[in-house]
Amino acid sequence: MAEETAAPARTGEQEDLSWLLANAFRAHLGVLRQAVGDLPHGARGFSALRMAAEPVPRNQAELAKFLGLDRTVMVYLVDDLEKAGLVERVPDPSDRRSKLIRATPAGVARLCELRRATEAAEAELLSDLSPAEAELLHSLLRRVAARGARYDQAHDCQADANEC
Amino acid sequence: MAEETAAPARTGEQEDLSWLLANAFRAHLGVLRQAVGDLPHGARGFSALRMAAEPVPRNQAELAKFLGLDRTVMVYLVDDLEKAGLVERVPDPSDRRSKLIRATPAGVARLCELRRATEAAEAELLSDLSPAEAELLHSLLRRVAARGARYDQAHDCQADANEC
DNA sequence: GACAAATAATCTGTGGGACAGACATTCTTG
DNA sequence: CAAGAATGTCTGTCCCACAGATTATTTGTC
Repeated sequence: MAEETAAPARTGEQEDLSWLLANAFRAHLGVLRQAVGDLPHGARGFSALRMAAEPVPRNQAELAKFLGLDRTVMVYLVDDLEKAGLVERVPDPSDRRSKLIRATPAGVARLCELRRATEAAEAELLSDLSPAEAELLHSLLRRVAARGARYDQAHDCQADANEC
Repeated sequence: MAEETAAPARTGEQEDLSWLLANAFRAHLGVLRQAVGDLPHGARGFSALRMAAEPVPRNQAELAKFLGLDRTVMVYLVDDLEKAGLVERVPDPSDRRSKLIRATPAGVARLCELRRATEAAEAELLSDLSPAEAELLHSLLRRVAARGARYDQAHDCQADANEC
């Protein structure tokens, strides 16, 4: 396989922003997926579970918008999480159409474990950065994501994150 | 649709690294996809085309590894790019198994246009950042991606970027 | 209050892409 | 030279995302 380190043949500085974002994302997804283990929908299920454990519960539409998913996808996502006993659909008292997604006690407990595992994994991924640098990365990404969000709501381009 | 700006209801600071990476990536992918227009495989085709236009051509296996794709996916990716007349499969003189992927003159021309569009789109996405901050983001991401790459080659976890 | 339009959740069907596995060809290593 | 590995390709399968229609409920308008 030749040594990657010795003769990488200079990829010609192709490590531009698109490649870096994709690979940083992929790397994070990799460690995250390993950390969550057999959770119903992997990293995505983890995100949903976290939302469900927040003090103010949301309905599926809000969850879908936040996670960047199609509404129809939320159905079986919540289905499987519910089947696993981690979340439950609670009828919204103020709107009988919508169902609030709320974590069950078992879900909260599971989330607690998962947080430990994922935070450890994330810390390891960021171990080359100082805490200050990690915080800096955080804030820079936030500003990029914030600008990106504006595009989404303008012409709701549904980037499905499927293309590299 | 209610005003997003007025009452976002405080998402509870869920904007952690996983969400930020996913959304920054998605945002970038969104503008990129719009910029590349009808290129055969969208942003992915763009990345492949760029690799093909480098001075030293690579074979499909190397491209696949760099882009984080399965080998079998490269087949129809290059197929479609070749059908569009943008790249060509050149037999490797030093290894008759492998075929080097090289951009045709038409591919180079097309890439030149695409670069203008994508760089403009990317600049707009980063317009809230100063040039120095953009460079900083670049280098921080590089260090994260570099660490992530080490995991990949350790236990080649094939994060497919499909989960949010 | 009655009606139309909009919204939340769901179900169905369809298409496409990712992945495993097998195969032919060629290189490498013993 | 023989055995194993690597490259590119093909086949088949499976899962997932998306469009469209449906039901129930809310909101807006007159």
